Amino acid sequence: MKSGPTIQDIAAAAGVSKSTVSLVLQESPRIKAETADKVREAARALGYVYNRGAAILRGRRSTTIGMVINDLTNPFFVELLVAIERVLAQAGYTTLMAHTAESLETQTRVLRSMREQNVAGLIMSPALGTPDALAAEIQSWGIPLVLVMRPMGPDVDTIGVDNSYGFALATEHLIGQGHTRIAFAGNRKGYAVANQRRQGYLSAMAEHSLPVEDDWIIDVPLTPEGGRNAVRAIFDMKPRPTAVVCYNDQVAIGVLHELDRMGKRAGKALAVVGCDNVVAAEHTNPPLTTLFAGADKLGTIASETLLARLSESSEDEKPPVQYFAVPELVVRESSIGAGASRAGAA
DNA sequence: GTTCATGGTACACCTACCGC
DNA sequence: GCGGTAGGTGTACCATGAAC
Repeated sequence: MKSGPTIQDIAAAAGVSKSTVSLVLQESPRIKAETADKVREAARALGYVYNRGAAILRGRRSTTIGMVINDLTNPFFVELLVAIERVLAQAGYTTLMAHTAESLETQTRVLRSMREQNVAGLIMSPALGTPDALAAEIQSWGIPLVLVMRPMGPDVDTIGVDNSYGFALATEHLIGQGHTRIAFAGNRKGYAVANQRRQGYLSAMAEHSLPVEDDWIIDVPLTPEGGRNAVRAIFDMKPRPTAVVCYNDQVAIGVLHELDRMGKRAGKALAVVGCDNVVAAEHTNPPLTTLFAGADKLGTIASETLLARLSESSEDEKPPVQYFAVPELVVRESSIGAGASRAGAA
């Protein structure tokens, strides 16, 4: 297979050495404009395309960053990725993205592939059930790692959200609307983020001396289908909760769809609060009350943290960054309406 | 098992020129 | 003649697969 033109070809066509071509391509001020123009014209005429692999070969330094994300069907992560890609691109890095769909097996495979690709660093939102030991293993590869959204202990750079505070805030809002029977639709067991979100909900209920029935904590998939399941479960309860705090906007949007299908309206039949403030949240019917932590800001901070790690030497290594954004509640129609007194029907 | 080829970079080095 | 600077050149080097 014939490969494309190289800097050797350009050098021959322009009548200079390949070193000069390389300097021109790097826009070095050492080459005078007339020579540089001649080289650029030769490159254009030959249809030259920069060979990044060869550059990495000599430089021993990759300019590719791996991004391993657990759920790309969640718009929050798409917003996060856009921000990460933007910051890394500005710093001269390209990104290699992989989606694990919450599968540990897929995650293992893509991490091996990223390592084979010689990525310079990794930004990762681990799949559910990822053991904390994985972070140490990745770090032992000599690759800087920044976790987003899902912490794995204090020894790893982590950019996330104060989930406990956020879910307490969401629950407080519903209590302020007069609700006393409030359900939680999310992941019941196991993982740090799920525990924090559930704990925030429970702490706010406890703060107001409100009891929590065991079946009010509804274990559903973190998807719109999960939200639909949660509504069916809630309307089977007697007496039923009058409000629900959802693990994320995906679940909350499923709740709104199912209420709509049943001919009921969120805010009136059931107050609904989500989390993430995805773009769609303000366009649902009714618009969704949700927690906002700023995917764009979190992505920017994660990228900047990784870039800082890539530029520091082993002597001046800084302690792990642990940044947890304090979310705000964006109140929309889905959580305000007739309130608890009417919605608390059997 | 050894040698070679790959494509771009890094760096030591060279030449020409200028001012003093 | 010397030192400084601009504008370049030559070549070792990188990892790895193919060829010998």
